[in-house]
Amino acid sequence: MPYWLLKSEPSVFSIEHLNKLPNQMAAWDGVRNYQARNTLRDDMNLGDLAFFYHSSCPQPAVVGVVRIVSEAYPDPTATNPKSPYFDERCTKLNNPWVCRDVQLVAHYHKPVLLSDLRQHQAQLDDFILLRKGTRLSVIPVSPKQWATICTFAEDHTHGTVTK
DNA sequence: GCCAACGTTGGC
DNA sequence: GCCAACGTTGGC
Repeated sequence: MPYWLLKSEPSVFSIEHLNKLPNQMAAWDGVRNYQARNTLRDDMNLGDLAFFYHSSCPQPAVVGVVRIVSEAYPDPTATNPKSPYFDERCTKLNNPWVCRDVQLVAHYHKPVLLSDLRQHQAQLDDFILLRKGTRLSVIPVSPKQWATICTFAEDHTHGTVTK
């Protein structure tokens, strides 16, 4: 079972936002990078788990876990002129961007900070998130990396992570 | 706010 | 197909 990491700027969409939505579900939309799009569309499977990561903020961190609860479908924000993610080159019949629905699974009481991850970099093999200059917003996580990061989050979790 | 790193664009 | 210019990401 593959695992993933999804980046979001908390000023735009945070795990607290997700927590307040009905069923704690939301569309993971606005992905506008082809490599991230391909991962989202082609590599993920329904039911996969992903870390929710806060980027571009005072304390970049893994803040929880979500489950992928839909197949990929055309990202409606790409064809919505009112959306900040509107892409004027797209039409509804020719929309290259996709999103998937996600559901909150665990909201860490204490986030696993990027600085914590760097301190344990040796245990995390070649974690893409920690590579210099990585800008990917949808990142694969190996089972070993997943398990390691989960141990950092233990004792700080509300909710249950089920596999 | 700075700046390194990267992805995308577009002229040739 | 090359590559310079530009825009964006994201940590600090």
